[in-house]
Amino acid sequence: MPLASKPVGRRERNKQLKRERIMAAASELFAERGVDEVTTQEIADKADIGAGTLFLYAKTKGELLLLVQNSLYAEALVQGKQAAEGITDPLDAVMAIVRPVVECNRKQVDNGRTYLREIVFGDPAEPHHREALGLTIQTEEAIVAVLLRDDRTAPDAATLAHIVSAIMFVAMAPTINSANPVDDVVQEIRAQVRVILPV
Amino acid sequence: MPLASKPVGRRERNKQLKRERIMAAASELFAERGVDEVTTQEIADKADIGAGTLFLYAKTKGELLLLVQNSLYAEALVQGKQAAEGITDPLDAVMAIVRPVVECNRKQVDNGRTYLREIVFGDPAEPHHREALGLTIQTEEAIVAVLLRDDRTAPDAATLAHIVSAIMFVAMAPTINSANPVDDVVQEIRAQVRVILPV
DNA sequence: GTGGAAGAATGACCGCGCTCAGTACTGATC
DNA sequence: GATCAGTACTGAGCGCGGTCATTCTTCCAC
Repeated sequence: MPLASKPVGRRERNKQLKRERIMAAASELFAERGVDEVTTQEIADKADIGAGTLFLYAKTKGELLLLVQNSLYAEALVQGKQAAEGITDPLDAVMAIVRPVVECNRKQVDNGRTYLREIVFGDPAEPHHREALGLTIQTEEAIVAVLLRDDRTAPDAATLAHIVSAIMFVAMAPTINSANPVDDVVQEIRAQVRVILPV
Repeated sequence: MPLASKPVGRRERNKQLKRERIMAAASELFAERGVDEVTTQEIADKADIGAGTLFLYAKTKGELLLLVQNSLYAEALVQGKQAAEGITDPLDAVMAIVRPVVECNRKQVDNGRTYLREIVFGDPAEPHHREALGLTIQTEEAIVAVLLRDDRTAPDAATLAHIVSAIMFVAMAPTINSANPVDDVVQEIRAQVRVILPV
């Protein structure tokens, strides 16, 4: 047996395994049937744990969704940042960041919308929520980076980025827009962003 | 007995009375203790109707809140429109419309935030929801009216007004901002609106 | 090994919003 | 009045997310 550099006992290992099983179970069930059509009991069963145990790992069902969706969002963000690098026009560059986020959010509309709801109305003290907030901040920072290239937008870059966030939210979240395809949503956002960037 | 121009029977009258009792009961209880701390059972009891009857008059608890808050919102909107009339500076005029809405929304923070959540994520087919959407549209129209006075903002007035809506929502709704006093929220909105109005 | 403190897991249970099969009421028709 | 179709009302009950007293597990001290 190699030197045990860390005191990782059975206990810690089991917890980690459970965490993974929960994540996997929730991830699959949510993707298959949507967050509203899945009960926490089903998730617990699929993860092979008791109903109450689930809530030791995520305080609410919403937190569970945040856990799952955060990783998708993180990927989309990386993708968007890369895409924006090669684009000089500010509007196009901003939209290069926006598009993957919208796409990822619309992969399963109900989950995406519930995710947004959870971010805005959930408990910011919860760990997965904090992570989600971190991602939105990073998104705004990516937009700021783009805007800073341009002297005209530079002074208000942070404020503008925050406004873009708001525009995105109100384009994606409402029930009224839930049937809109990705391209329509992106177009709606673009039309608004265009207006707030100086000519 | 004066001529009975309308066939208003006991039935119709009773329904109307119940509607009023429900509205009054929900209104009081929500204002006193906040929507989350009131059960539908309590509202039904206070309105002196069966628990199930309540849902013949409002399909969900959320609809009940919309019913109550809509009338407050409507008042705030009228007030804001009037205030904006006497103000020439576009930014100040827009903010004159915004402020009463924020004030009314913050009268009871939890109710206000839940109201916003319901507007965005609720069922737009429900009658009280439609009314709420109508009010947000009217708010945007009031802002449009202000922007149309200025030739520089006129072409994009509708889009700009929609963006102001989004800014307002993201300033008022998030849990993170729920402790902010009215003035802070208004200031936060102003700072953003300032940036999107041409200089 | 043995004892026992600390922590993790459990599932019966609770309170909630909401439903629906059954009941009561209304008012038109004779 | 009596009959009856249509409508409104009711409250027991359901399914859900979430809790908590209890049980089980780990691991350290000796």
